[in-house]
Amino acid sequence: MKERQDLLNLPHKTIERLSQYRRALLICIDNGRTHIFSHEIAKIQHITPVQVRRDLMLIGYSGTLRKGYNIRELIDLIGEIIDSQEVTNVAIVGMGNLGGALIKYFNGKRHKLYIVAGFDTNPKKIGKTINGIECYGPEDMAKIVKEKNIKIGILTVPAVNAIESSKRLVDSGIKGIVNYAPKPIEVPDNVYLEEYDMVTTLEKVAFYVKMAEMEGE
Amino acid sequence: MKERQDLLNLPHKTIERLSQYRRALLICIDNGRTHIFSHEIAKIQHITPVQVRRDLMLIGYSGTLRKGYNIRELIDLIGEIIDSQEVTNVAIVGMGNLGGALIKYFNGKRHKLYIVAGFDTNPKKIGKTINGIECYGPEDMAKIVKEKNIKIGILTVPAVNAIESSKRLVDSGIKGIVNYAPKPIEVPDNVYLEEYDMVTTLEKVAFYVKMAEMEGE
DNA sequence: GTTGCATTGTTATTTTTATAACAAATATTT
DNA sequence: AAATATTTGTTATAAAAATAACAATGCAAC
Repeated sequence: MKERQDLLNLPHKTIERLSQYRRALLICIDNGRTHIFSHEIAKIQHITPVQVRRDLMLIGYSGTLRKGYNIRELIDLIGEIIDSQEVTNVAIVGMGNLGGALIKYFNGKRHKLYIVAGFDTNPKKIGKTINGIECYGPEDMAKIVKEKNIKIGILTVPAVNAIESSKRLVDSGIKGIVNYAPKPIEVPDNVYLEEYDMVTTLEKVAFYVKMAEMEGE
Repeated sequence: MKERQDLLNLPHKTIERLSQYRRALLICIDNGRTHIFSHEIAKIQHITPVQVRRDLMLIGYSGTLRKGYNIRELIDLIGEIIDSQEVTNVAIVGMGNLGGALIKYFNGKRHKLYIVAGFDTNPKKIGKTINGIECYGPEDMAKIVKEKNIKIGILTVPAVNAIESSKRLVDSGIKGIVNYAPKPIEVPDNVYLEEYDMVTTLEKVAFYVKMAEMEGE
C-alpha cells in the first residue's frame, strides 16, 4: 500500500471518505478513546459499516476482532496515504467572505495544508493582512507562488473573474485548483481541478424537498 | 415527464447537471444566442456530449438535427423540472463569512430560491440587517420559519454548533438542510440532507497533486 | 468446554453512472 | 441526385461505487 499505483487505484470516493474518517477519529481521540468499531464510524458519516470496512481493507488496515480499530494507528495510516510528506502551501484567490471563511476553517487546525497567501484585485485589500493572511495583487501571483512554494489555489472570486483568475493561477505554476466561483473554468491536463457549486447544491436540495412535498398529491 | 415518479427516477447526478446546464444556458441567452449544440454545453461543463444528450433524453427534450437545442425552451423545461411552482424560502444559520458569501451569491440572481432570514447567536448581529438579510436569534427560529414559510436551511456555523443548530432547524419544521459546517449532522428521514466539506475537497486535491508529483519517482 | 454472539475481512452481487456504438435524419458539397 | 458530414437520440456496454452475503475468529455466557 505504499506504492504509487496502489494509491492511485483507490476509488476517488474512498479518498474523500478517508479524509472524513480522519477528522471524526481526531475528535474521538480528543475524547480519550483508543478504539472504534466500523459501525460507529459509519454512524458518524451516514454510511454503512460495510463501506467503512471495505475502505479500510483497501488501504490494508486491519482491526482487532471484537475490539475494533486502533484510532491512533488509523489516523497515522490515513495521513501516510493522503498527506504529502512535507507541508503543502495553498493560496486563496479572492479575499472576500468566502475566502475569509476558508482561512478560518483552516487556521489552527492540524493539517499538512497551510493557507499562506491571498490575492485580490481590490486595492484596499492589497498589502493588508486579512485573518492573518497577507493579501497581494494579482500581478504578484507568479512571484509569490514561486517564493512561497504554493501548490494549490482556491478560487473564491465572483463568476466574472473566474476565467481570468484561473489562467493566472495556471500560469503561475499551480498544480491543483479548487474552484468555488459559480462558473466552470478550464485548466490544462497537468493541473488537478475540483469544482464545487453552492447554487447547484441548493437547487438540488430544493428539488428533493419539492418532491417530498408532492408526495401523495 | 410531468409525473412525480418519473422525476424521482432521474439520476441524482442528472439533477445536478440540469442545474448547471441552466446556468450556462442563461449566460448564452444573455449573449444573444438562440440555439446550442450538445458538444458546446459539454465543453463548458467538462463532460462529454453524450452525457448531455443522455440527460436531455431523460427529461424528454428533443433538439433539432444540425441546429442543436433551443436555449429558451430548454431553460424553461429545466425550470419546470427542478424548480417549485412557487418560490422556495431559505434561511442561513450562521451569519459569518460563509453565510455572507452565500447571500451575495444569491442576491439579485434569477432563482426561485430566496434567502429570507439569517440566524446567529452573536448578540451584536441579532436585529441587524446583514447584506440585506435580517438576522434573528436562535430562539426565534421556529417562529420565523413558520411566519416566512422557510423550507430550507443552510448551516454555516462552526463545527461545535452544528449539532445544536441542526436540531433547532429540524424542530422548526425545515424540510431540507445543506450542511457546510465541517462536522456531519443527523436529521430524521423526512428532512433531505446534503453535506459538503471544504476540508475534504482540499485534502483530496492535495492528494492528487501529490500523486502527480510522485510520478516517475 | 460448548454454544451463541459480535465483529472483522473478503468475495459476490447489485445499483448507479458514464461511455461507446451506431442508426436516423438532414444540411452541404460535389 | 448522390455522397459526405454533422448532429441527434437511443440502445448496448463498461466502469465505478455501494450493498449484500457470508466465512472466520475469538470473546462471553452458561
